[in-house]
Amino acid sequence: MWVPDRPLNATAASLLGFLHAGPMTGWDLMTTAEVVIGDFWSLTRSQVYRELAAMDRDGLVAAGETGPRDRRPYSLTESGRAAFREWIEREPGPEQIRYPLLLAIAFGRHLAPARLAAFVASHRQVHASRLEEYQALRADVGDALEPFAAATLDFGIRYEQAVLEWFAGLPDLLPLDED
Amino acid sequence: MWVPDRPLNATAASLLGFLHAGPMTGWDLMTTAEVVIGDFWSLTRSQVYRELAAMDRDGLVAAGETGPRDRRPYSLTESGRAAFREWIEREPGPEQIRYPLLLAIAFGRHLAPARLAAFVASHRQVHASRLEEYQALRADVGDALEPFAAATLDFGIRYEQAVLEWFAGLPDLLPLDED
DNA sequence: GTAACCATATGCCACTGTGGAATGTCAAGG
DNA sequence: CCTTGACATTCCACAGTGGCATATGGTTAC
Repeated sequence: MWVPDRPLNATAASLLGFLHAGPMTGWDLMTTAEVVIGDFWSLTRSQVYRELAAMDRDGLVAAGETGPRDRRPYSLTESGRAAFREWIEREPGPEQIRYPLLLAIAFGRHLAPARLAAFVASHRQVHASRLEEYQALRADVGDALEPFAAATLDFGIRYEQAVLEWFAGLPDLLPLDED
Repeated sequence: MWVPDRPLNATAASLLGFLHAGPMTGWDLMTTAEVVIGDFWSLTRSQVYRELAAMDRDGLVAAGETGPRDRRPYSLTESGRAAFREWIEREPGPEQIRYPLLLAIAFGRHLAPARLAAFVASHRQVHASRLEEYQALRADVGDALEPFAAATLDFGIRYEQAVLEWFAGLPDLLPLDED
């Protein structure tokens, strides 16, 4: 049926995954992806449109008729389904973390303690908000959540909790103000 | 002194940071970076050499004489120091996480429970090893560590612990085998 | 009604990041 | 001497990012 010219990348494969629910435009896919996988899989509009165009060329998706506002719906083809099935069976690779705040800390001896403390405080605020948001989500719609969505949400909660605990312990490790 | 033609990216800035310790080659910088910031800031050889060439053109570093094995040491210039000082003062951006295993879980309804369980088990193993490694590092040389290095190490430990706790709770959330 | 405004929708570009392949050099051990 | 492996750089294609440009349909305010 479908011979993999080249292996599918995870971003493109995710788009195929979402298209199982029916035809969607790049815009729809972007907003869906942000909500569903955005917390652990970054993507950008440019990338989404680019991958859709490439998958269209490769026959994994098929562009429909352009609607209002240049809205162009893509639908999953049989090749697309096959490519997705192939991808989902592959061993998922290791996670990637890039945290600029940790860079600032690693090079912390070049920074005034108060400045570093300000960075830390600002980030702590962000993580506290995210934790609250996640917990509210679980409290509100947690029971209605598909178990897979509940599992990824739980990851987010545990991650944010760990980061906040780390923040709480930081003052014992670092000079963060002019004591 | 130095007017920023364009803002420095974090990877390039990190190389400047390491060069404060004295002239180093691309290879040296790569291995240093892997050890010191590799756990929260990914980089590749290609990128390191490319950034060094670019910073050389921009006068932020100066290439020395080529030694044995084409070893080319770069040293920090005054412009480079200034650019680094500028960079380190900037508010660090949000962290970036990309975790393919979470993608597999999010699309878990397309996977046989046993297959998903195998993915999970394999990743749990990786995280358990990393946690052990970090803890051994802290136990062995923890006291000798610069506080900034201790702080980033502590982040790694808390992160791995959180992930392992999440793994432990997963069977209650997901169908992971044919019960 | 229509003007102003905003959300929707796509595309382009330059730069950054990734991973593999190619190429060559020195050092050590058999 | 010869093989093997660590060292060292370069090139390339592709993936990912973020900003800018450019529309258009729908809503609101006047």
